[in-house]
Amino acid sequence: MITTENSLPLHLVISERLRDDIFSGQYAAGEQLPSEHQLMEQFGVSRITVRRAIANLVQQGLVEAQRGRGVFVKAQHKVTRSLSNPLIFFDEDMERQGTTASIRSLSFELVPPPLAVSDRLKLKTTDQVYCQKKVILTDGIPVAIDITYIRVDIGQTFSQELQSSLIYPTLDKNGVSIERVEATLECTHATVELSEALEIPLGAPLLVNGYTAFTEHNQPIICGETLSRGDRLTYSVVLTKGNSVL
Amino acid sequence: MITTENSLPLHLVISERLRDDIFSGQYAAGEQLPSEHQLMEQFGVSRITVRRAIANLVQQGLVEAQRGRGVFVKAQHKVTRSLSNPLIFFDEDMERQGTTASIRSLSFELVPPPLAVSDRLKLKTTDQVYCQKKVILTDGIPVAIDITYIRVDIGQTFSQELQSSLIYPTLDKNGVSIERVEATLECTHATVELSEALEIPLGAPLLVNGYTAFTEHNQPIICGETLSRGDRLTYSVVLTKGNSVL
DNA sequence: AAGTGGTCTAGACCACTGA
DNA sequence: CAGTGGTCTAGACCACTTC
Repeated sequence: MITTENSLPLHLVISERLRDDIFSGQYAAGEQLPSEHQLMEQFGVSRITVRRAIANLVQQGLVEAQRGRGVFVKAQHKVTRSLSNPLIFFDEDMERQGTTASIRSLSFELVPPPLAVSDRLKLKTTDQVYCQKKVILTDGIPVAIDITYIRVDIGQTFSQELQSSLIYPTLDKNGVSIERVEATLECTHATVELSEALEIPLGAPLLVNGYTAFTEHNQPIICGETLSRGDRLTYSVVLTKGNSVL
Repeated sequence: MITTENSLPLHLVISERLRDDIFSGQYAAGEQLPSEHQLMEQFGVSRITVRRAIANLVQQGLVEAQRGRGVFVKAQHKVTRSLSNPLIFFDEDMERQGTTASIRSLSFELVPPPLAVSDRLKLKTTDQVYCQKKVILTDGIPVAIDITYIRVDIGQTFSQELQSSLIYPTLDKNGVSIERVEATLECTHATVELSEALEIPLGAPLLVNGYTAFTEHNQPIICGETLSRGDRLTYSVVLTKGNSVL
């Protein structure tokens, strides 16, 4: 029978103890935790409390529950994506890390731009833009969802190619030079929709990379954002003294 | 009495409905949601189910529960921090956004370097490093925790100044030039410890900015990481064609 | 069929807030 | 004091996996 320590709630005492066990290697990655019933006996608490403790671990991304099978310790391996060099092929970027990457295009259509987009691409309210939605997978697992808006003149010319491959490399190959990219990086929680698409729990951390790309004449031509699974992706950047802008 | 739709669990149906109400402006930021008791009646479900629905909203960062008071819709306003220009004073960066920033130093001590640190700073195993831990606050609210490791030779010279202010500006003022910074950006979940320190729920998204700074001779002198509240901070970067390195 | 986790119920007690 | 959310219990039924 376990008792509450330092006025910490029981479920937290239990989840912290299990957490320590995971980090100490007691339960290795991929291994199964004791079942709810076993934990109830081991700690002398009700099922709800055990479940709450496990929920705490799930929320911290440490374990994963599988119905009918059990609770398993998650393996943690991330893939790194370079922000400094958006022109590199995503495939190549991944291959170097021993991973295979692929893209599944969800949609590619002409739409009236949302306010934030017409702002960023300096469009008139009557203009339309191409909107491409795609899923990015590594080793068959979805890691990110990307929504890109492309100016009509560009999208028209290359629409065929844009649908099957990444945008930066496609433009580069066709002689459209991106001179500058303004990017933001932030964090959000997975909504119900995103948690289903990316196969992660509700509210799980997502990395959001927003971007606007400009050509030589400071003309914005594409913008959009990539929502990546926080447990699978790391961005890297190299900053040199020369380019301390703004 | 509500019934489960499309085989979606009840708690999700309820939290999604409340979510829609929040986005439609039915419940504005800062406003109070109906109490658990009211929601039980309104949807004709048990308290546990209502609580689960609210937990879903908390997990998505949409609402905040306050014991003895009620559940309130969270206001969403983020502060932007420039990555491209780490030399700018954090204070100035914030002031421009109408926010006041401050730092609370937690510790500043000489320690044997963790493996990752001696690697990054190219230290011998016998070397020691200064380790500075600090909390960064905006408007009195903690938004980030930073742990920085500084080579002994640098730390010794400026130890007084380093304790009270940010590192990049201090070094810059004293003629130590940072030529290059290698940074990574990723996401994690708040642990129990961090969730208490940053006043956020367990498992909430955190932005992790890891960095290693180099002087002119490609000599790494400081490294560390900043863990920021995902709901409060956005990083921005401007990438120009010249500096596509690696 | 046995064992697993997922959902949901009714009810109890506690700690905190605010009038 | 009444009303709020936080913790915990015992127990029921379901859906899924594995044998």
